[in-house]
Amino acid sequence: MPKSTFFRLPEERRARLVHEAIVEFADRTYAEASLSQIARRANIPKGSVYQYFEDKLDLYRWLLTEEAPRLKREFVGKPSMEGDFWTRLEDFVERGMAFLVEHPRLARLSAAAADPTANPEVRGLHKAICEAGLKELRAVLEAGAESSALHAPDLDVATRFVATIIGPGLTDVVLKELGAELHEVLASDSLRKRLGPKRRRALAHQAVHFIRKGLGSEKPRRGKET
Amino acid sequence: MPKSTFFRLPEERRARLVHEAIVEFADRTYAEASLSQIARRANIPKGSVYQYFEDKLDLYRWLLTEEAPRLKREFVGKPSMEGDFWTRLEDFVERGMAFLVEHPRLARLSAAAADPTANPEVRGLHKAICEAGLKELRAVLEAGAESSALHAPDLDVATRFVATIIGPGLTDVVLKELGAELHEVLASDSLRKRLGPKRRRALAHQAVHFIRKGLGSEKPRRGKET
Amino acid sequence: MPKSTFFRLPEERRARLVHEAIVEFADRTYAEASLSQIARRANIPKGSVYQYFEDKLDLYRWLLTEEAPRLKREFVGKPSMEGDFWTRLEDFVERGMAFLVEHPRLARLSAAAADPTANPEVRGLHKAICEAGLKELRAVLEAGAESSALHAPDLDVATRFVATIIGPGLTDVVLKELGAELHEVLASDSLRKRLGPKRRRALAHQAVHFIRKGLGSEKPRRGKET
Amino acid sequence: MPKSTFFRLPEERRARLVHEAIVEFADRTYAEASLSQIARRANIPKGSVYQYFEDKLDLYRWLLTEEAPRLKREFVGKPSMEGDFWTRLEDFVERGMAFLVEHPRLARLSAAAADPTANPEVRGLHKAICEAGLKELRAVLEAGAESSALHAPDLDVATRFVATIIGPGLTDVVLKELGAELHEVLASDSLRKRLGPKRRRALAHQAVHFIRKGLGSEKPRRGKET
DNA sequence: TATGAATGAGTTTTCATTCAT
DNA sequence: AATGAATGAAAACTCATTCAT
Repeated sequence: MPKSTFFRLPEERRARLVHEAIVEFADRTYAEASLSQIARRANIPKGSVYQYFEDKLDLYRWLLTEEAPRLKREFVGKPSMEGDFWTRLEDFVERGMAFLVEHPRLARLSAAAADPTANPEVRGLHKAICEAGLKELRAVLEAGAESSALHAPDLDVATRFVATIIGPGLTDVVLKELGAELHEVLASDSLRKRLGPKRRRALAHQAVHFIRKGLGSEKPRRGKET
Repeated sequence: MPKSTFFRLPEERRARLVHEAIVEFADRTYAEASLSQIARRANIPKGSVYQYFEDKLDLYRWLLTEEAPRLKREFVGKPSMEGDFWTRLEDFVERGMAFLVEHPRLARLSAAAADPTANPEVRGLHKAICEAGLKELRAVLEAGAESSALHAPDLDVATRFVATIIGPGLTDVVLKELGAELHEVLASDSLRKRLGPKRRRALAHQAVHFIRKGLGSEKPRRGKET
Repeated sequence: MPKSTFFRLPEERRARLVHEAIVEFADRTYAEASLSQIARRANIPKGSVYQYFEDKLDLYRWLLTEEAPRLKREFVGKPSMEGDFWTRLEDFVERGMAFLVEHPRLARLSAAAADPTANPEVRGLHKAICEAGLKELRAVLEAGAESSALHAPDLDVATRFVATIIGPGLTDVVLKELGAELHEVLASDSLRKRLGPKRRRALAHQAVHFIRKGLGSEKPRRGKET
Repeated sequence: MPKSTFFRLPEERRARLVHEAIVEFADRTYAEASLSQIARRANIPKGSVYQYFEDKLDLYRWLLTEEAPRLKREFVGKPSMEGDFWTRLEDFVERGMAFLVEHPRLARLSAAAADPTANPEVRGLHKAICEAGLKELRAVLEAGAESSALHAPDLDVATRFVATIIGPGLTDVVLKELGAELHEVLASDSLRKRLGPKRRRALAHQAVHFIRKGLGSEKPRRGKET
């Protein structure tokens, strides 16, 4: 976690540092990212950065566990309480997509926990974040199961399936829609309006529909499926 | 692609190099992996490696596009032609899981195309591999759609959903089953019998069932769902 | 030398600083020791330390020339005036060993003047301390020579021999007795009772016996020596 | 230990590196010494130095355990076998002094094993060297004891006393004779003729006389000793 | 006077790649 | 073609000291 000095920093300076850190760690893997670069671009002496953070990992950890989640929460807001389980899930998914579209860098940072790495400390960090996310999602799905909207023999397995769908799965779909590669999108921090809310809603619907119904063709309903 | 010299190499020497390269690139991200390490461990002069491959990327590219797929094909074999679409998909998925369990390193290498990276060349490579994989999967699903076993309004979207399920999704599930982290599994090159064929089949079934049916509770089936 | 502010410091704060400084400079060489560490561990702002001392060297100098000698004097007490020259020397040596055993850190600090270093200022300081010590010892030996207990053609040379015997020589012997390395002993500030007074006396006797035979005036040979 | 590449180095380049390394490590403590400096002054890229040695410690270790002893042996030659135990010891001591006077830097390097340090690896190295030296000296004294030239109740203790006398003790004496500080002497690599062989012999005699009287077997006491 | 943040020079080390033999 | 040494750029990090409040 940052040292206290970090929080007492003049707003402008702190913002500069945070911004460049987000850019660096969103654009690059932890292993590829460089504290030196961050400092250089933020125009802050390397020595000073070490006044604010224990080390490279400390900064990264703070971004991943504090700053990125905070900014995401700010954007995404409270989950809707209206409608049935599936409606709420759809709303939830749609917000995630909006976040990705409007703040690609932050979204990428929020997803960095899935990055593979040989560094054991970073791996530990990533693992913790992933597990927290899965736990949260599991709770959501549990609610769905209790309201018997959702039926899964093994909720842990189901949670992982759903997580990949609304995580990397949807991201992929969105990028395809944008006709862009992730990195082109990252280059511009600003919003990307190329994927309007209407289309977003349609995609969210498709995802949730998939989760809800799968791909089995039910038209010619006959015979017995499990 | 490897230079011609590579193919003229004494078998034993070549195998040594390939083996160590696989180990290194499976254990670490491209950025983290080190040609020096590979050469050192394979006991082959670094300079020689540059006789066989253009550079680090060239070796990596060959592994990802040629060697790993070849070894995977060897293990996985031809897709079954028996049974209906879903049975065949299940069989396909189950083979993938077997591969993961028996050859974790190769499986990880085969999945490395999903790794994010700031390196544009590596990104290009990864992208190409992903797209090829998606195209292949899409063809499979198309067949399913034609046989009207499968119904998807947007096949591209569906393909991506299915891909993440049977890719990172199932990998995650398997690791959870093994109670292991990916890296512990990588450490041992050898087979991991901890996940027997029976359980594997059950999981494959669950995955395909999910794809086929989703999670919607059909118990109180009445009326039409959205 | 410390600035006046240092002496006006609240006792508790001053003690904390001094303690941590002693620990740091006893455990590590001047070059290895870190003012930052001292301040951090004493929980005193680095900036403040510079209010009390000119710089790192100033603190070190004060410890070596003032504080450590003071604490040593406190423990060692006045040299005995009883008995003949050799008895008194033995007593003196034995006290030194007791100091080493009971206060290893202070003893190490007191001996730091013998540390080599490339830093000219530190070297000057060390040299001055060494010379003062030699001068003092020389005076003691002179007394012995006058009482013709001791006989040395060149007293300067003799002084240096004696100094190394009762300095690094005895320290080495004691550590061997303790079966310990210096650094293990330093780790524990507290007394180390593993070398009881009886054994200590025996060792002191051995050392002085060695010196006595080497320098002892054998002219009035009578009585029995070991 | 150095990598094989080091030994295959062009003589001139290797000599340059070794020379600067000796200078650096003789002038400065391990902690104070800098590989960067050595490389810079030897005009060899830092990266290249790492082709020859594992790391800073590796170079240091080689100097202390291989190169310095080798050069010392070369200068000091075989110990004389003529005369009685004390004569031979005197000869041995005198050679040591000659080495100090003619090759101050190498002598200082050879003595660096006595340097204190907080670095555990360096401490281990130093300890090993010291112990080897003590063992060797002990063997010498044992021979003396067997020929009953020397009498010591505890040979380990005696060894340590003798070691400090002919080590730091004599060095100190010599430096005083030269009227110089160690570092002034180090500055000039070349011989220092200010302490002629005659005076050297006198000092060696004094040292051995001191030791002889301290440890000399007085059993067959007759006449006056030298 | 106390504080605590700023800073810049310096350190060790790693690596991909080139090049001469 | 094989080798293995050379190299330079870059990284993470530490520390004594200064300075503004």
